[in-house]
Amino acid sequence: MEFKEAKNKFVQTWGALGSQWGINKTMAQIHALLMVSNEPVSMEDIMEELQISRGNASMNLRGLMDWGIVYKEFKAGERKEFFTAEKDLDELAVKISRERSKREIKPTLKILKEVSTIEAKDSAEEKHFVDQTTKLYDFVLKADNMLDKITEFNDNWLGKLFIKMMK
Amino acid sequence: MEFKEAKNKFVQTWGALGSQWGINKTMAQIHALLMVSNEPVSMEDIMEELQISRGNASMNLRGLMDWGIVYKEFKAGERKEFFTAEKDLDELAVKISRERSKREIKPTLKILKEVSTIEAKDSAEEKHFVDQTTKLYDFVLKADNMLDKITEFNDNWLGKLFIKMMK
DNA sequence: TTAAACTTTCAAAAATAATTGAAAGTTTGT
DNA sequence: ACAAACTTTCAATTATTTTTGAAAGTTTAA
Repeated sequence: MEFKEAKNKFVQTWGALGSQWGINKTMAQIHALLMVSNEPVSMEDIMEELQISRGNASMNLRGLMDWGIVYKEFKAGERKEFFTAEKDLDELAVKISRERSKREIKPTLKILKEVSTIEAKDSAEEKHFVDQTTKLYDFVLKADNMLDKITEFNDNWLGKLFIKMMK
Repeated sequence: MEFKEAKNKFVQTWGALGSQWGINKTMAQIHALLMVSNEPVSMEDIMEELQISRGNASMNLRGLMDWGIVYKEFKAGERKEFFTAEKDLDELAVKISRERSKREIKPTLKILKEVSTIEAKDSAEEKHFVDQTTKLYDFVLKADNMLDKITEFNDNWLGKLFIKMMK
């Protein structure tokens, strides 16, 4: 396999994976492209490589920057903007974890708290509901706290998590 | 908040969350409904509660069974089928992890292996590509192995993971 | 201050995904 | 073997999401 083919395959694969995780295909593809580029890429180049419109590129780049995993760069003497991706994978994982926690897990916990604390009356049905949503709340909370812990460290985080938890 | 309202809120929330994770809304809603039901639910009841068509219910139930997190049940004397969800949350997490690994991570690893082992010539661009995709491969592999480990156990898995890894 | 070079926005269009419902399929009891 | 009771399938429809492209906005240099 030659370079161009490999790069394309990687970008396509990463894009397809993105869809399965609720991230739109183009956004994931742009991210993939930037991840494997050794130098900052202009919007023009992104449009060209992925065959997408200017508006599309602009919006998805903004999305990636909101996630904190793509940065704007400026080149001396150049007026246009360039973009780079976070390339450190531990850092990438940390950013994604933090953001998903903030956007999805925290709001879900809030709702779970609400619904699990209703007055449970006497019916088995209602008791089961309260019981199950309470368990769910505890489970999600535990999982989220673990993510928090993980993101406190940067490399070899599992090892360090160990130590932290043994205290 | 009264029971019916709480139940509805939970089902809606779980459904919305599903979309963000690449699972379709109805599938997540059915799952939510079954999770908090203390007894098996018929297709008829699911259709009624979620206001969806028979075809929709049928297809999404099948999807949930493919994930291994919803089961068919038969009631004595009843011709029709009933459904229940896996309610043990550790077990649920294990099932989802295994399935995502099989469906998404393993195929991705295969591609990452392929693209990271191209002949890297001498350009900095190609070298960076190989370097970055190799790191990605290692990272994803490590993450997947961790999931594997986690799924070997059933409850208190984090504690047991500890023990296993200390050996 | 003007205009060139660039980016963002957003309504409309296109693409994709989910849903319906009725016909076809299956199973069970008589 | 029949038919009642149920489930599955899938082409057509509907809903949702993504993409486009041109107008509006912004920044910089002269």
